[in-house]
Amino acid sequence: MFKKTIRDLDLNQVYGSGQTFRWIRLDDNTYDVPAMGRMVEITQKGEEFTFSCTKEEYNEVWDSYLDAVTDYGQIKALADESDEYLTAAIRYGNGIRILRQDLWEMLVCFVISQNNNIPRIRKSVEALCERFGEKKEWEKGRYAAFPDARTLSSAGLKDLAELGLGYRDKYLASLAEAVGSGEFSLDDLRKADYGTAHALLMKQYGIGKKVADCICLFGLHHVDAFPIDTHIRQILDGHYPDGFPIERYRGYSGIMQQYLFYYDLNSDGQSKTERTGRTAGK
DNA sequence: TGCCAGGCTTCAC
DNA sequence: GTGAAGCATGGC
Repeated sequence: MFKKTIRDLDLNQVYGSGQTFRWIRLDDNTYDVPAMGRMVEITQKGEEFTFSCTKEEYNEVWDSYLDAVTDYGQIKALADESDEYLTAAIRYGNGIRILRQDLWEMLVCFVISQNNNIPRIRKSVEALCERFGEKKEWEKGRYAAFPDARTLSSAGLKDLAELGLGYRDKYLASLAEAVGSGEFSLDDLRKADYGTAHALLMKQYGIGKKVADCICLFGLHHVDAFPIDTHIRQILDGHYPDGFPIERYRGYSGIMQQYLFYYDLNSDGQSKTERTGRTAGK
């Protein structure tokens, strides 16, 4: 058991922000968090967090995973005060952080995420882990780790198709083959800058501009990546007709994007009714 | 029941 | 190069 004070972190908001799909919500304040080949229970009371692990494990794994060292208060303070929509979004999701998650896991999750909804993405990822992931033990019993590329590669399209991923199964099979064989090097991807990494990702079958940006943002922590999905598209159309001022936020625009995304996805009051009246569409 | 989802590839032009 | 069509499936 280890206690830690962390500012600008709200577990519920991170859980609901569409960047992680494997957290297990136990109640309003507690989650089981599987990541980096481990599992930990985290409980929140205000800015006080209790981790069901040792101080050593926290420092080794979870401090980095939660990006706890970054001062998000400082980043939020850089928002243009005259931008009412952005400042409202930041107030609404003020406990969002960009997790530093495993690259391979983010590749798989965001390939699955395309033209999909978050509850179903969670189910698909869970099914993938249960079917192919290594079974491990922790203090509460058994859990399934995230399956590696070679395992999914040797499973092949036929077995992946049984998971009900829809047409995305062939993208995942192709990706697993490329990574598992070494043809697509994750180490090269890690060493690349944002632009190079994005271009490398776009070469993969089933990875387009948006998914590549999500992988850059959530898997490589290139916080300059600004994924534009259906929600962000609607926000841009309704509130930023001349485009979001990405240049103003050069170097951390992806963090601003995440506040916008969470606000649109979860606030069903003001933000949605304030829109231009157009209904959701493609 | 029908619309929609953290979109992509393919094809017509 | 651009835009529409087609794609699998389940949440709501």
